[in-house]
Amino acid sequence: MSSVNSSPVVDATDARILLALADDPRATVLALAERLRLSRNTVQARLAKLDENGALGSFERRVDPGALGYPLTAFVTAQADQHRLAEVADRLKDIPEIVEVFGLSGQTDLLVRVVAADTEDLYRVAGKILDCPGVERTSTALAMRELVPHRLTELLRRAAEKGARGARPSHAGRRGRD
Amino acid sequence: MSSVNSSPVVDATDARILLALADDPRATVLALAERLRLSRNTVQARLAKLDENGALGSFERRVDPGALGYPLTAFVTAQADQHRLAEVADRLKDIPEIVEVFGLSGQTDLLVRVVAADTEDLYRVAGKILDCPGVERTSTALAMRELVPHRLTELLRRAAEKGARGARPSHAGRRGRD
DNA sequence: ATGCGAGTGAGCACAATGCTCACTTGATGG
DNA sequence: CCATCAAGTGAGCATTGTGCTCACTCGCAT
Repeated sequence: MSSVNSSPVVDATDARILLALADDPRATVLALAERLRLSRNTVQARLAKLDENGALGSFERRVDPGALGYPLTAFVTAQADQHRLAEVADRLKDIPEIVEVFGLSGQTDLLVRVVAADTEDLYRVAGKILDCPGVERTSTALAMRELVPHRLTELLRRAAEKGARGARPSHAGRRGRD
Repeated sequence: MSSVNSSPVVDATDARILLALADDPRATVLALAERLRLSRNTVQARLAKLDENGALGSFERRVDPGALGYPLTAFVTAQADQHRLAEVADRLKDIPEIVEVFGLSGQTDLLVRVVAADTEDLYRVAGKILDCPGVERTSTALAMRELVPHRLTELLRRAAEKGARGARPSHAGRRGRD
């Protein structure tokens, strides 16, 4: 089954829906259907399945930390006792300004994404990280500029075009009467 | 004007709305109002202002790259000719797998967040980054584990509690008749 | 005291939702 | 070859939600 691709959970049609939604987050299902030349029913079903599958993350992702009063973003890389990574992660969870933490391969064990109200705040948070038992060394880098703002659009576009071979089946629908 | 706090764009009430929305992204304005004991009118106005202000980011933020067929995340740090940073950023924009790029303070000039279908894919993308004129050195670290998944909840909670001093004004509304 | 900004319940026309239906279509497979 | 199946489609319908405007009431600053 399947041919070249694994099962991406999100097929070309889903991608088109997501793309349209990215363009206008507040669009109604009806509007999307119209825009994509799909039936309202289809869009509704797709969307339902989409967030059942967890393809749609939480809503907080859309909140801008800057608007919340934390205009600064920094990345703190940390080396830690690898036997205690879970323990460290647990402690980091308790620091609200920590927005995301990854366990990395390579020299650096942890990448910690931090937001802060100002540089003093940042300094304080950096200190807290270093204070976590198991953390051996940290290095803080301030995000000066968001050179490429977070985007999945390019990927979505690619996924959308994968099945859109110019062909538009356009079958079905018209039953007997007209 | 203002007193202790700067203007956070998002006040306690806004934060509560956002929080409720984070808990249930598909909640209707009506449901939110009921849940927060606010009038539908208020919630609607707040939300409208919220995304006018740009406090709400794009929708694509909510799409999971994994579901799109890119289960791997990696962070590529790069050193580059600082005079050509803009140029480099421009080239990076053309690589779809690049999801986010920050200009950093410190030894490392660039932090590039990459998603990939598999390790080979990742290798290819890393190569592309290194090939950008102006990029001098790169170092790739695979994100092995998301120790703390992206969250703003803690910050939102803090913002929400800032003004929620147990007091519930509950004023207004009841005009003459009842 | 007065005006302003923000919140509130009410009301209303219109649109969207959630759902089911009968139907078609393209693949799958007996 | 015909049956079945998953997915799509337009239609219809009752229920909800939306977008909007009102008149009004607070708290606050002028």
